[in-house]
Amino acid sequence: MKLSEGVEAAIHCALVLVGMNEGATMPGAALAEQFGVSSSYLLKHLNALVAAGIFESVPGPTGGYRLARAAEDISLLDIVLAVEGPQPAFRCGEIRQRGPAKLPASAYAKPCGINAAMLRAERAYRAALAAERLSDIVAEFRTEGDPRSVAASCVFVARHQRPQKSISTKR
Amino acid sequence: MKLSEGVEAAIHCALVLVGMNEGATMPGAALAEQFGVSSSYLLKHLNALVAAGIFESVPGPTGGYRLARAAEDISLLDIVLAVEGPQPAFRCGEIRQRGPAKLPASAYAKPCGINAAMLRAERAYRAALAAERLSDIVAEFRTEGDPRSVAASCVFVARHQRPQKSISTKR
DNA sequence: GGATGGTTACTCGGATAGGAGGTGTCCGAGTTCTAAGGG
DNA sequence: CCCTTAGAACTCGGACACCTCCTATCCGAGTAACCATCC
Repeated sequence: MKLSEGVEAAIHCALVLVGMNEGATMPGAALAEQFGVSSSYLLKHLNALVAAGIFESVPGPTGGYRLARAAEDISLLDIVLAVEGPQPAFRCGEIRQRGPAKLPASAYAKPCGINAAMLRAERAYRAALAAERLSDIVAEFRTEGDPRSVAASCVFVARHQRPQKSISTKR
Repeated sequence: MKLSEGVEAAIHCALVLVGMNEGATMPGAALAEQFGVSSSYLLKHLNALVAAGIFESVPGPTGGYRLARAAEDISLLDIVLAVEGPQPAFRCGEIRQRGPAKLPASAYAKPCGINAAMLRAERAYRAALAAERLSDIVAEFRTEGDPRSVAASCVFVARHQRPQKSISTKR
């Protein structure tokens, strides 16, 4: 069980975007430099967030990325599912009916108990992720985070954000 | 986010072993054939369970595998951690301090808020997995599972289990 | 007939190739700003 | 002086290699049962 590293980068980027002004955008290259990753690689994950309806992308010299909706309405679950895909971590391969002792298909009508148990646990995981909202994490960072780190983040946002004059919802 | 397929096989094997008599063992080859997987491959995962103290292995012609402790004391979490490793799914790479805007190390003394949030969710996941005990899953299978499937499992166990310190019944 | 030593066959265990998915990088399509040229 | 238009620069987007980890497999070490032999 391992989450891809892109999840971490995606969450960090989302938190940066939360701190921007309304309608402003930030280029992916600025985010990539801030976190020391390749811009082309980061774009790959940011595109997944755009496809999921969490981010919006604006092309052109003044373009970039921004949140598609309020930070209160974005949870860590949304980001994780956008990057990792909606499939559950546990996929039942139905190995119970792969052996030589074949039974009629009707004997396997009920779902596998193992699969049910694993999905129960995974539902708890997703519920916990859904409870972690971006707005809460940002608020916690601003109040309990190191003041120097908070100040540095504000400086970075103010330096690289680009106020958008005409809002285009085209993607 | 994807769990390895070995987890599914390991859980199935564990449930089979629950149905055996006290002290009896079952060869890995029988389990592999039952689930249609390569025995050499299955052994790899079973060894992980042995190393974790969940299974016990007995060498020799009458050897095989058996549970190391009562089914009530084995949870799905134990099996998942044994196969997948104890590391959490989310590993914080500390990309917050990888950018060009370096701050003194003291600014990063407090743990990353993102990491804390992800680990909170993962603790919920593990707690849910720990609540799923083998004994409960077996009981649910026996009462709510398809009768034909339950009977087939009992036949399989009776056919392949080998009582310890006794003459093996010739088949 | 009983004990004993050697043989056999079966088991687990670790070391070894193959393949899928994630990681990292490149170049191209599209859009907006800029600036020069003409009316 | 103002409008038009061509150019250029910056942005995102998709397509292409590389690398790590999981999957799958082989052969060797060890052990208990079996059997022939000896007492």
